[in-house]
Amino acid sequence: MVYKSDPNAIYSHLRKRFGFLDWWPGETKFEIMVGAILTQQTTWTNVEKAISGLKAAKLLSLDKITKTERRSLEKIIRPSGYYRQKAQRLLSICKSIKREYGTLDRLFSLDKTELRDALLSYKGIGKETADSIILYAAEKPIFVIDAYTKRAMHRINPKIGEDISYGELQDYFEKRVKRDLVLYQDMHAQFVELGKNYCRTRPLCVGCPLNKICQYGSASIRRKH
DNA sequence: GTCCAGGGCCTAC
DNA sequence: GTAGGCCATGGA
Repeated sequence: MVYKSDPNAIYSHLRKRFGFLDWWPGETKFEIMVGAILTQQTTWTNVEKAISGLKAAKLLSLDKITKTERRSLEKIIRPSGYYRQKAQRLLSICKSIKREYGTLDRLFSLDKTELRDALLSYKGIGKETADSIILYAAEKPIFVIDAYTKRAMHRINPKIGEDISYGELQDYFEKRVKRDLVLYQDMHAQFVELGKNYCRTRPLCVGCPLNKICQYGSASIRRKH
């Protein structure tokens, strides 16, 4: 059995179903960065509530947020979960950026590798969050891996273990997909859209756009998973 | 009531 | 370098 796990083929199936996803709504780079941190292990609808709160309080800028008390920040971002951790980390990240770079644009003007190292040095930003910020806020092409992408790739090609490391799967994509900002942005978005609707632990693969290429999706098997 | 979400950090081995 | 515990709200 040859598994059709070429990312470009997968993307073509997803794109056909979901259309181009104008993803990661955010009016500013700062808002996108904050969203990337708040959405860790959290649904986007909950993040939206927190972002709305920040907007209402006019705190959605590096300068404003660094002048905010931790307790009042906690209160505003509460709906996004882990709110004590996130408030503390968000504050410390913003203060560090301001101290070390002055503005977000200065930070984002670093080249991709330096920017990634800088982001990873902050407590509260791991690989996925760093790469999301680079891809959607700084707008530099880097492939974002998340739990949905791992799970989907494993199901499409069992040779790709569920325990594959972040870097390994990222290399897998970057070696095979043309290095293009909008393509990278949309491809990650498509995997998330897939993950939210199909390919979860329980819901079904009936109707999944990847049925033709997924090991669980062939017509003879077509079952819940 | 139970499960889980667009992770990451810390600690122990 | 990795498995397990922890962080927490809100929707299905």
